[in-house]
Amino acid sequence: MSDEGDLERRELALLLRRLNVELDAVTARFAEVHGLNRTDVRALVAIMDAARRGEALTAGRLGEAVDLRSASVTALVDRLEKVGHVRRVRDPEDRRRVGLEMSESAMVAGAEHFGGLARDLTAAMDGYTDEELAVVRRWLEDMTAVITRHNRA
Amino acid sequence: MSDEGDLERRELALLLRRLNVELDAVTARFAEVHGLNRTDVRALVAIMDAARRGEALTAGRLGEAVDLRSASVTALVDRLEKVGHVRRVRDPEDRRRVGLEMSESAMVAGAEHFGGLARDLTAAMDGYTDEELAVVRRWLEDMTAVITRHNRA
DNA sequence: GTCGAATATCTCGATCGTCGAGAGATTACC
DNA sequence: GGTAATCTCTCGACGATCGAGATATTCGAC
Repeated sequence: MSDEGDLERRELALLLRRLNVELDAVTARFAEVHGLNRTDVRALVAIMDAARRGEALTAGRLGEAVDLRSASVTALVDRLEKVGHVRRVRDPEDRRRVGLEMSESAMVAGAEHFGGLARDLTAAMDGYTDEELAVVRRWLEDMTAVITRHNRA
Repeated sequence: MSDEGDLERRELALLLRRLNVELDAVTARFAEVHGLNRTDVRALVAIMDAARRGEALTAGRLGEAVDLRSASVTALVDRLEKVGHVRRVRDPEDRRRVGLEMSESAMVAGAEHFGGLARDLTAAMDGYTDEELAVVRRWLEDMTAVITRHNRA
């Protein structure tokens, strides 16, 4: 491998890091606009993702998703419920469980912000051939695998 | 554009998001291993980046880098200094300013964790031709531009 | 069916990170 | 020299998170 090639590889790693910073800013911006903190946004995203999969997240599952203890989840859901973003729904099958349902307004706000970004991203990929996108996909999967392994080890 | 192509583009956006999550976990892991919180790690990274550029960050500049008010920066530097990761060095040119210098041990720990990841990432790019990496670079720059614009607007 | 263990959530008190307001020290400008 | 601007720090308050334990519900063994 050439020295130039190695330099290019390092630059790609730096580009990836810069992209990561900008992606974090997406969350931060949504939080600021809607008067939420970072955890609240992560929770809403987790609930929205689950809803898209057809599941209704319980308080406990949400805690696992955002890595919080039960006491913090209670406070978290209290905050989100107070501003009307989620509803607590006791599960009739198992009345210990509390299901979480996003309000219509929160769904709309989330779809507007994150869905809008997703639309812009896919649109920006129009200038790429299928072959090029296949290369990008392979690269993304490879990098993700390396990072995941790094986190586990 | 074909429907399959559009689906592929959406999947790439999801892959990017997944990669973002794993990259965040890198920071979280370093924090956990070294008994720091997220902000502390971001601060150390900012100081290390500045050092690599040959600058010594002041308390104020660090606050801008990690988006904290002066009161929080004081507390932040107190924490880092207490565990021996940074030193306060009064600037002899302008004695209002406080320069921040990373300790040798902190530099080593950071290089080990983040440098090790960077090494693995670049190594994983060995299986790519220069042309393929050029495509990846273009894609990363395009996506970053879209996200940055999204954050500004 | 009943009783104890397991599960799911909540309450309470404590801790820590962040902030606004303002003080203290130093430098820049006129 | 005196005043405004700059940089950092102190103080008191607030909010997010946690551990420990309380409460309610379900499951399993008998």
